[in-house]
Amino acid sequence: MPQDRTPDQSVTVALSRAIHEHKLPPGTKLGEDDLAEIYGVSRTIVRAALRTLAHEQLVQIQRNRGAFVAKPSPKEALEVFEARELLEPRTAHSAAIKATKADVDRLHRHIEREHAAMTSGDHGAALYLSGQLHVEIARIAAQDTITSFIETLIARSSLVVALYWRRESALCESHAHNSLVEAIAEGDGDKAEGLMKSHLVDLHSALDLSQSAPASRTLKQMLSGS
Amino acid sequence: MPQDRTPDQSVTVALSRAIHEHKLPPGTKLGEDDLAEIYGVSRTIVRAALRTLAHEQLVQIQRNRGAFVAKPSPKEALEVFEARELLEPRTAHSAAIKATKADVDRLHRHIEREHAAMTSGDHGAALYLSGQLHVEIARIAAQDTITSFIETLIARSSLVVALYWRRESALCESHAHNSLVEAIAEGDGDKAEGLMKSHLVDLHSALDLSQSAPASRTLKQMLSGS
DNA sequence: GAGCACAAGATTGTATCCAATATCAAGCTT
DNA sequence: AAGCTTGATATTGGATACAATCTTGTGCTC
Repeated sequence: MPQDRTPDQSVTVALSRAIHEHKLPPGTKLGEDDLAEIYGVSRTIVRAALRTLAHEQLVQIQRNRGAFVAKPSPKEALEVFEARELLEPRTAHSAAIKATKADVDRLHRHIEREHAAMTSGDHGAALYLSGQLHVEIARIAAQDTITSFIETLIARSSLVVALYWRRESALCESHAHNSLVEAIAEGDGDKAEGLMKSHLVDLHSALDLSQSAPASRTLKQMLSGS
Repeated sequence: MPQDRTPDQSVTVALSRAIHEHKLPPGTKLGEDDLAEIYGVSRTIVRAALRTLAHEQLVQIQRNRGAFVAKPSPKEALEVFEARELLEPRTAHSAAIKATKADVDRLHRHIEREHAAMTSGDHGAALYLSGQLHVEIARIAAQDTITSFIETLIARSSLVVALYWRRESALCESHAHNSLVEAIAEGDGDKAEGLMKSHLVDLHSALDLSQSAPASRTLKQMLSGS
């Protein structure tokens, strides 16, 4: 477990990351004893982590039955993207106005890491980084309240994509991310806002929300394999 | 404790309400043993409730030191209202389009209860109901994801008001709420949106975010007195 | 073979215990 | 009187034990 995080935070981060990378598909049962063994902690810690993830809506806890990776309905999927379309364009606008050279450099490096993961075949990491770029942009806007909402929405988006994504290509096209970062680098708020809006509408259009969803595998395999 | 809620949910709701009604001012220490005794549950339940409230940002947990009613900084206060100004107008617009007669009746009755509380001198209840009207409007819009964000923002707003409110009058003027509900009753989305925007700008303007904040009293007094 | 009932085992919910950390009070020094 | 140190006490963090609930497997009946 990494530095100065409490035990439950470490488990939370690990599980969140695994969900984000589609190592734990929607519907996966998250048994307390299993996780306690896998992470080498007591059930107390696991329960705290699961509760946190439930509050973030990545996990659904059913009383007396256990915790499962959340499985957003088509309605929920739609809502998540609607909420993103309401929050992210203005946030990108604000980020463009506020970005420093260091911020832009960081975004460029982030995109490089995303591409590297994609070309090396690490789809899980690419997926995670793809979503995190949106979070990084929100952080530049320096509005923590809205950023925390965006973080939640990005995380839930990874579940939505796992269930409803209809395209063969990667989640976010590199072209879209590049253009966005360019607009931010130019300090062009309106352009960044417009590009973010188009990007989200594009993502939204790649979802097939006219269906439902599949089953699961054992916990240990999913948390170790890559 | 009321019906079919788990023990920790009951404690969560009770504390949330108390915070909302300013019975527990920002900065109040929420000791686990104290709360366990007051609510007649074990520390396990209290800890779960406090964690939930921490996730909702009504409570701040400091490791090894305890839980305290959150005390938003001026920056956080500003952020909360900015986020509301981004989310609530469009939500009011949507609510106006979607509202049924039953919805409108419910809003009218809500306003009546708010007035009744105010005239009977039950300021805490009036305060709570004032904020909840915004939540009710969001519920009519039937977008659960955004509604949950608004719920969080309304709850945090009560903390902000406790710390930074500059006006002598009630939180939300009855005139503003009446107009809003009328626009919703008329199904006029643009009007509802405009009124909500003005209302929020008005609320925002009544905050003095150029200062900081006071101290506290014992837990039992605050949770029983009215 | 299908369906039902029951018991055993697994898992979750909660309480209690123990360890770790912080706070407070008392005593001492300057 | 103010400041520092030390020890006692209070409180929080985490583990473990026990109770409650659910799931699964076995045996019986039709």
